[in-house]
Amino acid sequence: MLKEERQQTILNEVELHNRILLTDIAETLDVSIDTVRRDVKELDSEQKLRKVHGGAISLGFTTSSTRNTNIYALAEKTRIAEKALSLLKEGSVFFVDGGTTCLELARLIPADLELTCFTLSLPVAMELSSKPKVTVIFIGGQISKDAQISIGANAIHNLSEIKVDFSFIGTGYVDSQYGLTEFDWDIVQLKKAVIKSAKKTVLLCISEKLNSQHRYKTCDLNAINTMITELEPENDLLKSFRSHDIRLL
Amino acid sequence: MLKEERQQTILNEVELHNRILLTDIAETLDVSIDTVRRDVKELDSEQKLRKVHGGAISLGFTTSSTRNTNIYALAEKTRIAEKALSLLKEGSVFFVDGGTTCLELARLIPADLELTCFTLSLPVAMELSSKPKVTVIFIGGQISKDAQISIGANAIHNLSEIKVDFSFIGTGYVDSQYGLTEFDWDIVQLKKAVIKSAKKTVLLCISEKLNSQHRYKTCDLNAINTMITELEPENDLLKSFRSHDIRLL
DNA sequence: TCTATCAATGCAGTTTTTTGCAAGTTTTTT
DNA sequence: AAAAAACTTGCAAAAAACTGCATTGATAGA
Repeated sequence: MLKEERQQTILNEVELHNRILLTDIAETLDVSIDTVRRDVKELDSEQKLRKVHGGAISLGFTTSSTRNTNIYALAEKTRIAEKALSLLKEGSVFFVDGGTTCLELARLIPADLELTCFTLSLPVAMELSSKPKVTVIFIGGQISKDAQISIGANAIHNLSEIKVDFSFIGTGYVDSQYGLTEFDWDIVQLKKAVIKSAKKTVLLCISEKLNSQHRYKTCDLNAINTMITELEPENDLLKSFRSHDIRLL
Repeated sequence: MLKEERQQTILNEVELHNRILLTDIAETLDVSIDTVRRDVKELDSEQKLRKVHGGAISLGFTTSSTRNTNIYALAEKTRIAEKALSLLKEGSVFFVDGGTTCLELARLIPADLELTCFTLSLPVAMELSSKPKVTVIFIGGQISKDAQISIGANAIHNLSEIKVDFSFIGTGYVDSQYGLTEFDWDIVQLKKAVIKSAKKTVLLCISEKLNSQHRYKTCDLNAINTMITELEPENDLLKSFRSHDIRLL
């Protein structure tokens, strides 16, 4: 049997069953395990599959990046995400909200940091599932079509059963007087549950949203421990927030 | 024997068997191995076949180029998904498993059908969230990095609290005797829970997986109500499945 | 007819590739 | 913490590939 043929068979098996054992392949092809090991190593370096301890797994749809290029105010959001990253330490257990700013945070999480992350957001979960050292736990529930996040009573109930070190949340509107507000009643209920399930809450928010408000209230400003904007903490736009007991980043 | 003639014979053999050994050809043509080697080298440079260590393989045999970008055996999986669609009716409440075949089913769901769909799979949930009339409920849990699905005790517990009309599931391996088997213990636990939470179970499975088995057993074949392959139900490959109480599609 | 030319072929010696094995280490499981 | 499985590295035998060279045989031109 030709080497090429053998590798083709291995690829086929991986594609077919998503996952294979080296020992199984060695047996069915009737070659030594070393040969299979070498073949799989080679195919791995050619990016045709992924070698894991004891076998190999298909690349499958894991590589498809859902990168949406036209995010509004991406530069600002990236700046915010970078600042937020500095709060993460090895072993942190935290929650990440939906929204493009939080998604940006998820993207920027370094590959070598061991973390445990809870989320309600499908895109965030997808993004994080590509980071080998991050444990991702998805809070289930009915999926909201616009935001691609879990909503509803089920999601809120699931949130009530966890307690994380801190959570990164976004908001529709924020005002130093009226606190965090939203357009949507369901979302407010959800955010309340998120805040309740975290020891500390970090608000990620571009400066454009400052001093705006809407119909339904999520919480007062003192429910927030840290607020991160793309501005320097000394910036005048943040003046009205400095009177509260909030750490500005 | 002329050189032209010989090379034509070599090409023939390659096309016929997809691959050849240099030593075999040398023997059947009764020329030295060096001659064959030179011929094959020449044919390779003319792009008529691909020379590899020890022999040559047909150009059509190397599917590696399309493999990374496309889903393996997409045509077959699409065919299966189409058949599965015929089971869906307005108002159906059902479950969709992970895997590329089930993802294909999610893709093909028409926009005008009102449905309620439970799933564990992030890609399936993403796909379905773009269909306005489909209510999507995601079963939360820890996210498996390979498969991008919820796994673990939490997911299984969440599954135990629902009951759907039918569920579409995939499997790693299926055999008419041994039933459905998997590579992975965790996945087996999950699939058992899925089957338990559905009134009827529909297996989506490309024919290549028929008559294969692995270590851990998900269920017997009679736990499956309907089995869908890309083949016609009358096909001989399905003969051994006809003796069971299964509807073949 | 004879001979120089040249592609085609086979052979011998050397190099490269492939493969399996063994010893020692790391990782995973119990 | 012990045991089992998997991995790494180095090595050696075998197969295949490459190189240079000699032989063959066909062919064109003297």
